[in-house]
Amino acid sequence: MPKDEKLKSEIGLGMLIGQVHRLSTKRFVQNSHKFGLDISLDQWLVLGPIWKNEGIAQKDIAEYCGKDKTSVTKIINTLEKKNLVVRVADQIDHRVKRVVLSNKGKELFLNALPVMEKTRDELRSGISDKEIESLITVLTKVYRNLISN
Amino acid sequence: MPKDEKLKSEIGLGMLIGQVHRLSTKRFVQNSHKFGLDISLDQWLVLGPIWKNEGIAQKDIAEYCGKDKTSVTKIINTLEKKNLVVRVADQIDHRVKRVVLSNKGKELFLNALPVMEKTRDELRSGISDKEIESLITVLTKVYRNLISN
DNA sequence: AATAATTGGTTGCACATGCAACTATTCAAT
DNA sequence: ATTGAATAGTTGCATGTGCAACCAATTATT
Repeated sequence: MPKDEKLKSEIGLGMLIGQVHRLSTKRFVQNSHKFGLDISLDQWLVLGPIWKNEGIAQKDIAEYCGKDKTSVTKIINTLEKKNLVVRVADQIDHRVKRVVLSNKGKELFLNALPVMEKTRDELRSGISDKEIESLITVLTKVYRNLISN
Repeated sequence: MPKDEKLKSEIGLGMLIGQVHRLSTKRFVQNSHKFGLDISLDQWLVLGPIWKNEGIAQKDIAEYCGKDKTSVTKIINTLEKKNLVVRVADQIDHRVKRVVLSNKGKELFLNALPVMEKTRDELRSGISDKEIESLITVLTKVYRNLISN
């Protein structure tokens, strides 16, 4: 295969994944503004496990949403600055910090559910469930290739 | 505890795409280090169109690799700092800056091809061409949904 | 009990992204 | 020819990410 074509296909794949990722996070933020909210996709992703598990430790949040612990530290910093969550030191193990939603945080999380819904629908518009299914299947295989060493 | 445990439960499509994107850019950088190189995936993506089209304008680079013009500006700043490219003002249209590879840039680009190759193979390991094809097809549909406001 | 290794979290540096506001240049319409 | 709109690129601010180095607390080793 000519070097030129190979090049093109590689750029195409890298671009496609990058584009879809960037554009969907962007779309989420835009939609949140349409709903009068101010939250990013990543902030939402971190809020999720805290909602599901009040007082979850930061390392478990990282584990849960597949982010680096440093990223989680910094996202929680901004969430705390926005008064959406509070850090509470664990009384037994003084290393761990447990994160709890404030009332404002709970409210925002609930209000953001329709944003997620809308964004999801926009992404999948005109695409059959079967196609989405296969997309997830293959992407999951790629994901497994990447996390296994 | 294994990372792919959570996958079974329910990992959103958006989250999956984000993970794959982050992990693959990370993998590319790691591989470039294994080859004794120091280049990021995004830098490589910007280098691509310059390689193919010497003296390409920045706006065309942005167009070509689907990045924001501000991102391109900043990536070219770092490429220039690394002495991989040079900006040349267009003599006719003084707004346009044309970007040219230095010899070092050309060399790096060629040396990075095997890095791309290796990363690609790792991503696709154990996945059939047909699956990759369908992945690209559906991902492209999602992409179209996102760019058509 | 003293020392070493591990773990949870933070910080600093470098890089990438979006948005809005800005400069400078070119083009269009009158 | 002058004015006004469009275009190419840059800058500043806020956000997110990875890596390495770091601190403090907890476990393991001896």
